[in-house]
Amino acid sequence: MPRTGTDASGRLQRAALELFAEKGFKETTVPEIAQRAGMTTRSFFRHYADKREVLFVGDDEIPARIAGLMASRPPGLSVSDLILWGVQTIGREHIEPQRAYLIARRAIVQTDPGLRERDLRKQDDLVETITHALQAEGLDTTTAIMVGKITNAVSTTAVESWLNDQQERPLSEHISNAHRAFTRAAVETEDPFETQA
Amino acid sequence: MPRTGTDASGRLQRAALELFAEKGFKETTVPEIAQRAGMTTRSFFRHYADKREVLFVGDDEIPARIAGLMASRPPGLSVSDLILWGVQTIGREHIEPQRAYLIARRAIVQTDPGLRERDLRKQDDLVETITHALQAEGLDTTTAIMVGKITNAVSTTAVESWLNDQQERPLSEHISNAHRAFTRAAVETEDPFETQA
DNA sequence: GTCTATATCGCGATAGAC
DNA sequence: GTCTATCGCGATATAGAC
Repeated sequence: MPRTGTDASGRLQRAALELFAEKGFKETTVPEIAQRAGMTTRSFFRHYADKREVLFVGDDEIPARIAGLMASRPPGLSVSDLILWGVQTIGREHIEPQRAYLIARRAIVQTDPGLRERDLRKQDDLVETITHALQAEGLDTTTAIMVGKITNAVSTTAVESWLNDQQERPLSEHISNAHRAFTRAAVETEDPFETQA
Repeated sequence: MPRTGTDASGRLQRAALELFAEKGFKETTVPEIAQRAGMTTRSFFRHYADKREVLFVGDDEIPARIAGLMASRPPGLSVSDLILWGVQTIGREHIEPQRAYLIARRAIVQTDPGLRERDLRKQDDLVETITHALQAEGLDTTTAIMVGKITNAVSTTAVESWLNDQQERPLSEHISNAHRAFTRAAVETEDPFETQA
């Protein structure tokens, strides 16, 4: 074991988070992060593929969870209800407990275009995971892709409004709202602008 | 005037596209691209912010077009019909004429995670443009965001299946299919898996 | 256009852990 | 004694400063 103690990845992550918050993502160098975590630059890259990756840990559990979700879903759900149930489940288990961290991370991500790109790719990786899970259950390709993307749309819209919510209403409420917005977008037949001033 | 001829950006873009196809994105260096286009490395970065950006030109017209779209839309459209009409219009004007280029680009983008990230950010920039346009017309935030994301989902799903279509059916057909998949995901009440073996 | 910071990665040597 | 994590050195390319 390293003489600097254990949990090298965790120490790197905390050091990075601190430094990014203190002096900004771009202004923080990898050697600085490594030094604060008590190791060398080279070791940083053994734990994280690049400087951005250190901000996106823990998201790896979700893909694994999604496969299992399909197996444990309530029987008889429609596609729309499956989306709602899936997002609520992941939200409860993996997102709701992380509010503080997600707020801190989002503040940093928003300051750097490269971080936004990485964030979007992580989301899209999830979309692909969902799509493949649905295809494995026999859904046709186009439907599976569309449901994957819609699930992500509902999820990200809900999380965004949840993180912004001053009143700190539960995530589940924001998910219901986002899901309702999706449903309405599909079924509402009125011109949404006609009653405008 | 550059002694190497005009259209420096275009020559860089073509040189890059060739080299990426010949030897791969990662294996191609910026100096190589610049040299093939008959200029210096420094000049490359004057035209493109980074090496990836050279693959995403021409997409800049679409955001500008979107603002105008809202003004010229047929009256009385529901949200769902507005999405369909918008994607069909952009598809006809900006996507359909580019099939060959988009196929070539996609082949390269798929080989590199960094390019995929850039691609996703460009898509998300469009989502934000759409969202802002809808908000400017008076739509509430959550609906505007959701419609922006759904529009992107319909568009990307359609383009993807269009680029893969061996029979080369028109893009409009794929857009209709994707839009129908979206609608069904919202309204279908049956368990989509219950008839499976 | 030249010069430079620094992200990123390959390689060989090393040092505790088991 | 392996085995894995770390170290330390060096090389290259992107990207930006002057």
